[in-house]
Amino acid sequence: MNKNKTTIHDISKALNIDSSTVSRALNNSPRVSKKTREKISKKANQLGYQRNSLASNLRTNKTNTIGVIVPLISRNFFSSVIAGIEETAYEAGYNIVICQSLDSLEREVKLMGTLLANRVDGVLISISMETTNYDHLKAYLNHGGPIVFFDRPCGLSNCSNVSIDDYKASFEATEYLISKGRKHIAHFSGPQEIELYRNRKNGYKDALKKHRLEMNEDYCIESSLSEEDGIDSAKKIISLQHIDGIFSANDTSAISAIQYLKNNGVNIPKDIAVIGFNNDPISAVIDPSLTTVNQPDFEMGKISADLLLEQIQEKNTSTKNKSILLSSELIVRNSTTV
Amino acid sequence: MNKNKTTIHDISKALNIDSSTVSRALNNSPRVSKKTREKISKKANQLGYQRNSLASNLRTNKTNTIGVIVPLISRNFFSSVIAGIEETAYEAGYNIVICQSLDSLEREVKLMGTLLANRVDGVLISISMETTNYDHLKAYLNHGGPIVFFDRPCGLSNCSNVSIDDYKASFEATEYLISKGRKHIAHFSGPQEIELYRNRKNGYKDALKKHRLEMNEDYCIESSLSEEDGIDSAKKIISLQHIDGIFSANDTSAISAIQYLKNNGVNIPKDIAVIGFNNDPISAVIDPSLTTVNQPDFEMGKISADLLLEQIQEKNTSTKNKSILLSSELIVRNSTTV
DNA sequence: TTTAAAAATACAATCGATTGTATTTGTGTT
DNA sequence: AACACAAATACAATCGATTGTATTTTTAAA
Repeated sequence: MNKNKTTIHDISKALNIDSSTVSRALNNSPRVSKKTREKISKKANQLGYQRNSLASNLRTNKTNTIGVIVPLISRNFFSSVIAGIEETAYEAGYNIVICQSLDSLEREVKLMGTLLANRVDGVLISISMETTNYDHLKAYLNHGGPIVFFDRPCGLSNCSNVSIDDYKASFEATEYLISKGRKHIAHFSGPQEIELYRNRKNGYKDALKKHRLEMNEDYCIESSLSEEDGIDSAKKIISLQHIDGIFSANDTSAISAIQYLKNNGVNIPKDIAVIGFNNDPISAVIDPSLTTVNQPDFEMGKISADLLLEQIQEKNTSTKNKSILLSSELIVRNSTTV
Repeated sequence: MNKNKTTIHDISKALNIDSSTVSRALNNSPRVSKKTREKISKKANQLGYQRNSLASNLRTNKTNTIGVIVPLISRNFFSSVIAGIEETAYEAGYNIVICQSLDSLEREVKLMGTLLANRVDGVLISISMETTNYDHLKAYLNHGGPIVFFDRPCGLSNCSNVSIDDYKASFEATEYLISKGRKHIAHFSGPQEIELYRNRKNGYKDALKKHRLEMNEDYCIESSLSEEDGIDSAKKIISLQHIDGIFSANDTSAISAIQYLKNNGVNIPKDIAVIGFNNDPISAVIDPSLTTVNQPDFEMGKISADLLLEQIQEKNTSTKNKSILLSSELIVRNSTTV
């Protein structure tokens, strides 16, 4: 990176104009006359000048960049959120740096470190499944950078959260299964260290309770909800014998479970009705199509980014501790309709 | 970003040790004794010191960051490539900045500008569908930064390309349709300004030629291969009456076309056999499952990143003009099997 | 024309780290 | 104890831009 290394000083020398004036001209400061401004920008083009943001950011203590950390970029939900973030950031003239933690705390810590080292103006994060210690997040906050958590809320003080009402969505999904006459409903739950999965589990439990249905701890199968976990969970379902409904905390697991159950002679939805969570694109095309909870992913991205930018620009200090709950909806498809 | 702004100078003052020594200590230089090195790192921790990469990168003229531009992050193929890039970069201690062009040249130009301004050490890019002018890429090259094109090759000199042999893959896919007895094969092609889509079209055409099959220009339906384009193309197919095979240059279009055709009473594969391109996850689960060309996406990412890092580290200047063709494979599924 | 005010430009310090060179300190040898 | 030499540390310039202040030039009013 050094062949054509034109700086403002080169322009300054070439025109015999002080570099401070050159800098101001290139930033359209009213302090420099139109005539010299034009002369400077012409010469800048001629010399192939390209601003060095490193220098500029160092001086101004501002990078116009926000960091985004998600567990996995390729998961449809996250890439949609990112698209929303991007749109908002782009409009506001901010760049985004996208990172994936692969749901590993170690990675997440490292990533927060480089985001901090690179002095991004703020961070949007959906924490990893392993994240129970928040030191790396606190370190960033200590440097004065704002953090907005999305999807997976986090109780850290002086931070905002944007998510859906997981408790309510789960409660309603479970109630829907009950309304369809299901009496022995299992739940595929995620790591209980994560608030989100606790909420989903609680919604499920409370719905059962409300309708005075059997709530057996065996019915809650905890895993990290991967494709393989879904198969393992399906095996357990079969061994439990009389399960007639499943509410899974994500689609991935629900889908692989359905596949396994089908292959083992279980009729979906007749024998077991299934509801997933996320509305992954695949959920619409598998057979039977999967009833699932749709989250406003794109919107979640936009709103999170808005909130973060607000905090960065400090229009409003009261936004530091805001929690926004977006509404979700149950998409009814064939996995629950006999 | 300024509350806790410890710098090496703060450490320097606190310990009465020159900042140059502090810097060297923090970088584990052998020039500073073990004793003071430990003293310094202890104090650094105590003060919550976090290196400012902006300053460091400015001085060293190196960012340890590579830029990645893809048309759309959420497209499965690209997110898999990114995963591959990430793995390689991570191992080599490089950060990646992921950007999406949304297949817009304007955006791509802007993105290359900020990547250059931020002095990323190199760029990996799959150019947008609109990219026919390369000035923004040349500008980056002029600054001495290497570029590796992946997926969509680009004839720019002093650049490397990593892609599959699109011509061969398309030739073979088309031949497969022919081997299944199809005689009137249509092609959904992408923008012909893009080399990749030209190659796919040529493979298709040459396969027909080889087998002396009718090659009617009407059979080539050019679009940008979106979901809607697939539907439009399907309409044209129906109006063409006697088409019995489709080779689509991507899965997205193929899948929406299949859906439309099915809804309009066409039996897939009996009436029309269909082959897609990319092996999107959905292609395996739709009904009928889609025969498609699988690209080694993850591997493509790893190899591209390897090549770029090699050029960044200039182990080998001969890699500047390397073109790597990875092999693809036809995944036969039900959309071609009667 | 003189002069005050405004406009345009120049000067110089600064952001936080790195690094070549100079200086000091320490070690071992005779 | 004197010396050479190596090890450890200090000094000072530098990366490329920004910005408060000072100076010069221009404009306009008296």
